[in-house]
Amino acid sequence: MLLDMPGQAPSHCGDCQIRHRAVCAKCDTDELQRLEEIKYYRSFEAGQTVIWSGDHMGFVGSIVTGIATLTQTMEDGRTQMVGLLLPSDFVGRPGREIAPYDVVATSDIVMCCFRRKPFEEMMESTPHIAQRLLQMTLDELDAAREWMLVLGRKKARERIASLLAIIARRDATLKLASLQGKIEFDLPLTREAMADYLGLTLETVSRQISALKKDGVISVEGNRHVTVHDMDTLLQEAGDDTDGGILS
Amino acid sequence: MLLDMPGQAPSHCGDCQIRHRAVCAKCDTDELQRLEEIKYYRSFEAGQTVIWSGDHMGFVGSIVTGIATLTQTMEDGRTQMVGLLLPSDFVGRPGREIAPYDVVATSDIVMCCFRRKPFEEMMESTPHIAQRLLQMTLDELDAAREWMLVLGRKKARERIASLLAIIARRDATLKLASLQGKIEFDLPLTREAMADYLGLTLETVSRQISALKKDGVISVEGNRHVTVHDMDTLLQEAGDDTDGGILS
DNA sequence: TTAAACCTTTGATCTGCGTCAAAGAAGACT
DNA sequence: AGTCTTCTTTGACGCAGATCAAAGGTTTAA
Repeated sequence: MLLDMPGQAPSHCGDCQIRHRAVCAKCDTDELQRLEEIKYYRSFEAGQTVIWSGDHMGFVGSIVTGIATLTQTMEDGRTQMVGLLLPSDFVGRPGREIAPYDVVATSDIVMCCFRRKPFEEMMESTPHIAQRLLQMTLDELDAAREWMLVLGRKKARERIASLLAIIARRDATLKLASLQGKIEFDLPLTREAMADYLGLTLETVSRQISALKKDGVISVEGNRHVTVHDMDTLLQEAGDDTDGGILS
Repeated sequence: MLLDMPGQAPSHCGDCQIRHRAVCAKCDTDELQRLEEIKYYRSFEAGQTVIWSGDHMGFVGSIVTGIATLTQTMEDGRTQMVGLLLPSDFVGRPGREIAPYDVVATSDIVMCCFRRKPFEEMMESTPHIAQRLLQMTLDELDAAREWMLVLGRKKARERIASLLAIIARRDATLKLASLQGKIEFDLPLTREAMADYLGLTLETVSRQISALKKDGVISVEGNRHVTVHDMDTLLQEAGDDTDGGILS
């Protein structure tokens, strides 16, 4: 999950606008020009698989609009989501030919892509890009490890609360809204996708959401729209200490 | 988990020998000299906490000998291991002041450290280091996501088999031994530590190891020494497709 | 060698979540 | 508006793994 770098001019990368702060927040004009030259756009419909695990990956890029997921599937069909990709998140690995996970579009999405080879060549000659990617990757690593605690030790109710807290925080960050008091947002995932993220079944997800509703922690209208009445209460339900470590 | 880079001279970093391939596999002599100048050694006894979560981290470094773990603990004491640190693995984050996890020495360990500031300055001026760290971090990210599948979807028996497979493979890699047929190794972890890694209780770990013994998949002498009779069988028990994706 | 501390195994019981099943709701299309 | 499809909720029941408890091994130190 990426945050804006405060103090950086936001309109670096041509018509992508701030979307590429992930890649080029520190680039100078020259480097940006070169990024412009090798980039192109691709769209995918909701439900489409962008990249199959094991495929050759010809590009890297970032999400411009929409939501995608990173998932792993076992032979017998058990599925675990290992990442949630939001606008501005980076997809793909410099130096890796083969995709390790499925990337699936959860909504309609637009991606801005760079062919892998030229991107890697550019990385060689532009230290800032490797440094920026390192910071992004460290953030992702923290998120993955945070999630290992959720999957390994938290109870169903705590897992739901953790997920809601993450989504709420992301929305709150983008809106620069207060973290205290009410927060509303639309769930970007179906119950089944939530279950795949949380290591639960969709029935358990549904039951726990109902329970949080009944206990007045949240309210839900029309399946997707959630209101968190009090963020602190939610974080307590998530079993997190104070800020939940969900920061960053 | 780091592998040797084939074709690289192994004795780059002075008296650390190959231990710093992690950091300097691509460094030229000049850069290595500078690494030598800012490095120092620290030892810790088994059971000691090297770094407390939330502490200010004055250094980065790598494990020279011994085993350490990266763990997260909830207020009520529930613990999840989020990483296993073996010799040559990197500890710490350039650009991060605060340690996000506890680092605990599982055995007596020796670390080779660099003060964070000079190391970061060196990263600025030495693109190869950032690129090398990026590759390492991507490997760690893959390992963490692999583990998310284990924690989210695998059954107790599969989890044990997955852990044994990882340890066996690491030993096999270091010994350049065949991956077919018998493999023997010593478990670097107590049952409790295994449980913390696997998101189980120590009783369940013990029971499942007994079951794998009874079913002839492994044999164990003296609590720690394990013999895997057939690696393919173990990988099947782990629920992994063919090679288990444990590669890398 | 004996004791003490620790780690591991095994048993009995309990429970949270998965599984199976069926009945609502909410969109999407005609 | 009405039908279809997809998503969600709720219920009943069973089981894998947690919890509680105690005994058996292994290691360390005296």
